[in-house]
Formats: sequence, structure tokens, C-alpha cells
Amino acid sequence: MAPTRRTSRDIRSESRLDVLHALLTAGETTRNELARTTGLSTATVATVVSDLLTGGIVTEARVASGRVGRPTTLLRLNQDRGRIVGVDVAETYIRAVVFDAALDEVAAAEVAADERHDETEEVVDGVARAVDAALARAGTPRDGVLGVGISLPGSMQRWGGSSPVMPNAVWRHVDRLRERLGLPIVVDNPLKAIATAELWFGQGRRHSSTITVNLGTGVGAGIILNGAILRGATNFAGEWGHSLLALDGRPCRCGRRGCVEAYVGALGMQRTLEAVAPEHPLASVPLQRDFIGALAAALEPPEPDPAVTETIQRTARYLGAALADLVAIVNPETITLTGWTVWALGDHLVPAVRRSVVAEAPGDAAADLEVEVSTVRGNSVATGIATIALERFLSDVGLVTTRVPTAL
Amino acid sequence: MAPTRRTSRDIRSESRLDVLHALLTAGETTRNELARTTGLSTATVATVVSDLLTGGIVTEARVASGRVGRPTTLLRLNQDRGRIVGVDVAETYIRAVVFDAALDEVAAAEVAADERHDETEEVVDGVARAVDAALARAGTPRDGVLGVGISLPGSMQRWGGSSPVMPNAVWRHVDRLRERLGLPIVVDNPLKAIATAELWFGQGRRHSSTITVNLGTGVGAGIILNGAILRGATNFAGEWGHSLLALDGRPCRCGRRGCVEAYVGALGMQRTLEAVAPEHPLASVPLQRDFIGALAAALEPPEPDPAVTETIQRTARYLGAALADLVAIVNPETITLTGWTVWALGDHLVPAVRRSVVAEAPGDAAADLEVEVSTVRGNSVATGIATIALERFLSDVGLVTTRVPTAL
DNA sequence: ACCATTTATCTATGGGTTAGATTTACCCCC
DNA sequence: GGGGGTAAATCTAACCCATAGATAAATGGT
Repeated sequence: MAPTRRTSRDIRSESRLDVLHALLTAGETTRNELARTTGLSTATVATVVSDLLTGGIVTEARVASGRVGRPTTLLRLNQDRGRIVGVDVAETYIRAVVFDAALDEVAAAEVAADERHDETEEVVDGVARAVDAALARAGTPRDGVLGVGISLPGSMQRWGGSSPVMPNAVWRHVDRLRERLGLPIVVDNPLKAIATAELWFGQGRRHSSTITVNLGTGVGAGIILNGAILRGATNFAGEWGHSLLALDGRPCRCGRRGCVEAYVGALGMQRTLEAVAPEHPLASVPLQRDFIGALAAALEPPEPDPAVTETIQRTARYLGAALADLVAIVNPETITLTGWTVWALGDHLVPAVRRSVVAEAPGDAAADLEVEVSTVRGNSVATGIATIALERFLSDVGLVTTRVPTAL
Repeated sequence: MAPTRRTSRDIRSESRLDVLHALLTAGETTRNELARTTGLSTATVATVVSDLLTGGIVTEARVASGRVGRPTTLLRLNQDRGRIVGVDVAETYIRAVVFDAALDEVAAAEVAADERHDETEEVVDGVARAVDAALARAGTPRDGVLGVGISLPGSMQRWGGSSPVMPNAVWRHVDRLRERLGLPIVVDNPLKAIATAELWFGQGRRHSSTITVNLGTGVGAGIILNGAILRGATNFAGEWGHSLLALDGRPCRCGRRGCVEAYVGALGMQRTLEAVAPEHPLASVPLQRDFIGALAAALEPPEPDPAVTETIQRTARYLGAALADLVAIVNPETITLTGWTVWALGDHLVPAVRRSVVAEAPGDAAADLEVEVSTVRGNSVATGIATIALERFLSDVGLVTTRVPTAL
């Protein structure tokens, strides 16, 4: 019944990941502390740390303790093990971020992208230029790259199957990307990337079930259950932005009507402002980021713009109702909010959204739910997809058995 | 990060459950066949079968093979190991079903229930009377009962926590039920029960992710991911019937507006008929089962009632849109439909629902989705909750480590 | 130089699995 | 009646995981 039977190697793999997560959280720590943090015995921690030292993933520094007893050795992730690149392919830009092996950002580069970039060659070229520029900025030779993670919107692949079925367009992307970059790559979609960022750096470390919701032009949810990303049958899970808020409601970019995104995406918020005050000057701001920035500015004391305030209130209600659907169906412990709309407007949105979720969720399902702005900083898509690339690298060197989706 | 680390005992537990599921599916089988079915080695199957034989869960019958070679021993679940009772506490009835240890139905009894049965004593009394009547009908002494599973609507409990938080009303139910029945009991909600039935007897055996949707007075979804029931932080997952279909739409029984249940529950379908043909005689049929039965009758050839046909079409569209939300968020491989509305109207609903899901789901997310009537026969709530009771019994005798939610 | 203390490592023992050897129980044939 | 071939069932050595507690290492204090 379990589609993939777990073996004792999986147990060891989990132990290694637990130790790596504890190291990421602590920055530097000791074997005894790792035993306390992970619940593993000191013998197991010793064995796992030995494996990671041998693999060059972890380094140690002998530290005189300044007290009696055997001196303590501090451990940390080996930043110098190599570089990992995370690439966020969005609608209007392609951003490549170089991380060290401790997943600290080293350098970044961005190239503009035409929104009609479903032409394979243009995407491949843009990704290659962004990666090359970022690596140059980081001073990293190609042989120092452990892996490149590339987030492609809408990419879909059969998880774990022996013959993955993928839309031809995406297959061509992957093949061409591999040829062009000449580096080990892994491809996934942005929702899985942000979920991975939350799992490794955010609330996913502390909670069994977390949903991280991205608000921007597009809107979606990364779902973490029992310490793993929910991918779904076709790696499509989390497309909550295209679940219904209002049957036959507002037209959505996807061609359907009434989607959550049509109400709480940046464009949806502009539509809400148009409904509140059709002649409002902000209703005709053409660029979404400018629009959201202007909303934030319009809310500054001492005189917040009443139409903008009403827009925020309505948006909070729509968002609360949509999050209540996630609560009703998935019932997570926490929901985190991420994305550039949240950075700009979170202070205004979050308190109202919390109230709205509790009001809109059935029964008292949302009574204990925590809704908060994500603590994952920077570009969480790039961070997450780089983390997926690191996991893939660790899998390739036999340190973890987690099945990272293959871009064959 | 994994909330509960898996140990080698968990691996053995999974092996035992795999063997048990294979036995349930096959009825009777051989060790070699079990090895082929489960993928375990013949040595492991031998060890597992030995454990199950020792525990009296499985029996063997020597069978001459009629061919050369060592004769084959047939194995089957030991029906005589004891009896398990599954109790479905619904709004208007309490039904107790007695199963043997191979989960075949032996006898049943039903008592009427007042819809205002949130009075603890009335529920406890009704459950006790139903269980006593069913056991009498089965000729089963109390000491022959391995466990009683009781499905209580709305029951919630913290899964796996050391100090479960549960609404007081439900706590009182559990305490009083244990006192009154004097039998080992486990309590869960109907959505978890139907998911368990689908996992053990339906599509959950063959697919990694399945959602089983119950349509009746109430509407909800049992969610199976990676061979396990999705419970959620407060055991509330699957309340899809109270996710939104239409913001500010039809009033729902739960006090909110626009819930899926208000459109595709039995009462919702009657509201749809009222919208289609306000003077239709069926619009005022008072009892929901009578109404649904009358709908089915009105659809018989050669002259199906046009208003009823239109009602079915609209309902299929609403249901398709609501299922599309499950596809967008959870992305399962299959969706099965169950419940008395489905038994009565499935032939008319399912083809249209399939088309609607594909049309309403974003992109081609639903392209490969299978939507079908569940193959789990009988009362799937009672079957499922009895299966949970069997799992609990197996856990109590140390044969599985699966954490069945405790009704302490 | 020795002792107490603390950290790190080692070891025997517990759990799981499998490949392949061995045993068992049959049928067929001489 | 016995031997050979065959297929099922069982056993065994070797692999994986974990931990409790013993042992070793490295320090500071006396």
C-alpha cells in the first residue's frame, strides 16, 4: 500500500537530513547539541557526522572550551564545498542566485524576459545568460558548481515514475537547458520551491504541516505535510490560486472565472480598487509592482486613503475565505504568507486576514491556526529551488535517499 | 523535521500491513503469492506470516497442489479471531454493523435517532442499544469483541499529541461510551472512516493518492496520501463540503454562505430544482432520501423529466467545479464518489461530473484524473470505522506501530 | 602527577531486510 | 519401494539501521 517501501537506508537518510537541518538552523553547533536537537543518540550523531565530514558537507573546528573536560568540536556546514545556483524564471525576469553550500547567498544576476517566453530558445538563452552572469559575479568556475535548480512556472512531471510524462514544451526546455548549461540541473515549479524554502528555513522546521502561500502576480500554495512537500500525482498540488472563490466570478488570467488569483493577486487587488472607487488614480497604474507600492504608500498615516483601506479590507476578506478553504481541506498547523505583495502590504493585511480566516473557516477549525508572514528572507523561489538542487546533489553522492524529482 | 522518526519497527509494521492488505484483497493466497504481491522477499513474508499466525490473525490450510513440488499452503485471514463492530452515528439513525476479523459483515442493527442528539446521554444510549442489538443478532458474546469503532460527526482530536484537546462534548461522549459499552473503543469522524474503507477495500489499495468524496445530507472528502489518511492538525482535514463554491452564495447548514454542501448536498440539489422549476412537485418533498429517490425515478426513460435533467446537469457542474478545487490543491490520482446520493444517481451524475472536472480544473491538471463510483460496498462509514478498530486492535497486540488516534 | 569532568568514540545488542542455500513434501517413473 | 525432479517453505550469513553504556581522549585544578 505504501507506494515506496521504506528501508533502513531511508531511516539513515532521515537522520542525515535532521542533522543537516539542525546545522542550518544553528549555524554552528556540537555533536552533543545535535543529539539534543535531533533526538538521535550520540553514537548515531557521531556516525552521521562522520559520513558528512567524509563527504565534505560539514567541517569541524576544534575549540578550547575554557573549562575542564574534553574540548568541544564545533561543526558547521562547509561553505566551501561548492556553489549552488537557484534560478527563478518568472514572467518578466529571470533571476539567478548563487549560494554557497551552506545556502548563504553569494551573488545574483537578473535578465529581463519577454512575457512571451514560451519560446524554448528564449527561455534557455535567458537562463544561461543569468547563470553565467551570476557565476561570473561570484567568481565561481563551472567545476565548482554542485548543481543548478531551475524553477519553471507550470512545469509538471510525474513524480517518481519510471517513464515521466511531461508536456513536450517542458521536455524541450530541460533537454536544451542541460545541453546549454553543461551543469547538473534539476527542474521544479515555484510552488515546490517556496515550500522547500519554508521546510528548510521557515515554519516547516517546527511544524508537521505548514502551508506557505505566495502572493504576487500569480498566487499559489506550497504544502508541507509530515515533513515532506506535497507534490501530487502530476506535481501540480498547491495550485490554490486557481481554486474557486466565486463561481462565475471575475475572469482570471488562466481563462476560467472566479479563481482566487482574480481576487487576491496583484491584478485582482487592482480590480477590487476599481470596484471600490472606479475613478481612483491608482486604478490605472499600469505596472503591478508600482501599483502595490502605491497602495502601501497610500496607507501611510496620518491619513490613509479610505478607498485603499477599503480595498485592503476586501482583499483580506477574500484572502481569508480562500485560506479557509485550505484549512477545510488540508487542516495545516500554520499558514505563512510570502511574495512581494506580502512584503509590501503584510502589516496591513495580516491582522485582518487572521480575523477573516477564523470567521470564514467552518466550525472552529481555524481557532488554533497561526497565520503569519514568512520568516524566509530574500527570493524564496531561488532559495527553495537551490535547496532542491542541494538535495539532489546529496542524493547523487549517496547521502540521502529522498526522491528528488528527476529532470532526466 | 519528520515529526515522528521512523524506526525499523515501523518498517516491519508496514510489511505486516502490506501482507494483511494483500490477504484482504485476495481472500486467500500463498506465501509465494504474497511475496510477489508485496515485493517483500520470501524470507520476510515467512517471518511476517509466522507473526500473524502466532497472533491468530491468519490461518493456514494445507492444500495438495495436484502437481509436483512441495504442496502449497493457502493462507487466509482468521475470521474466527473475533468480532469487530463499526458504528455509524448519523443525524437520523445509529447503525451498528458486526464484522468478523476478515472484515466480512456478519450482522447489523439500527436505532432511530433524534436529530437533536448532541445530548450526551441520548447518543451514548443509542450507540449502546445499537451495539447490543447487533451483537445479539450476531450471536457474539462480549468477550468475543476485539474492538468497537464509533464514527461521530464532527469529532475532533489532536492527532498523536500527548495531551489531546477535544471539545468537551466529545470527551464526555467518549468517557460515557467506554463506561457504558465496557468494550475497547476507538472514535473517529466519518471522513476518516470512509477514507480508511477506500484505503483497505477500494482505490486506495492501488493508488498512492486517492480522494473519496461522500455525497448525502452532508458532504465531505476522505483524503489518502502516500498510503495514509490525511488527518490534519486537528483531525479536521477533508471538510471540503464546507469549502467555498460561491462567495456569498446560498446559505449553508453550518451558518456560512456559499459552501459546496449548499449546492451538491441533497438539500442543495433540492434548492437547485427550486431554482430550475419553482413549482415542481419534487421541490417540496420533505425527506431527503425520498427526494433523491424521486429524482432517480424521474430520470427513467423513455421520458426523463426535463427539469430534473437540468437539475442533474447543474449539480454535475457544481460538483465538477468543487472537485476541481480538490484537484488544484491536492492533485490526487483518483477521486471516488460514495454515499447514498451516489448510489441513487451515480449513473446520471458521473459522466457529466467527469466532463465538468476536466473543464473546471486549471490547465490540464484533471486530464488523467479518474473519477468513478466507489467500489466499496455497504455502509462505508461502518466498514471504515470497523477497520480503524481492527488497526487499533493490531496496534494493541503489538503487530503494527501505526498510530491510530486514541480515544483515551 | 593525579583526579574530576566533559566530549567523543566504540561495542555489544537490539531491530529490520535479502540472496541464496538447505530442507521438506510432493509426483512420476522405473 | 526407491530415486530423481520439482516447487514451496525455511534457514542462514550478511547487509542495513539504531542505542545503552563502556571506554578513551583531552582538558583544568589541585
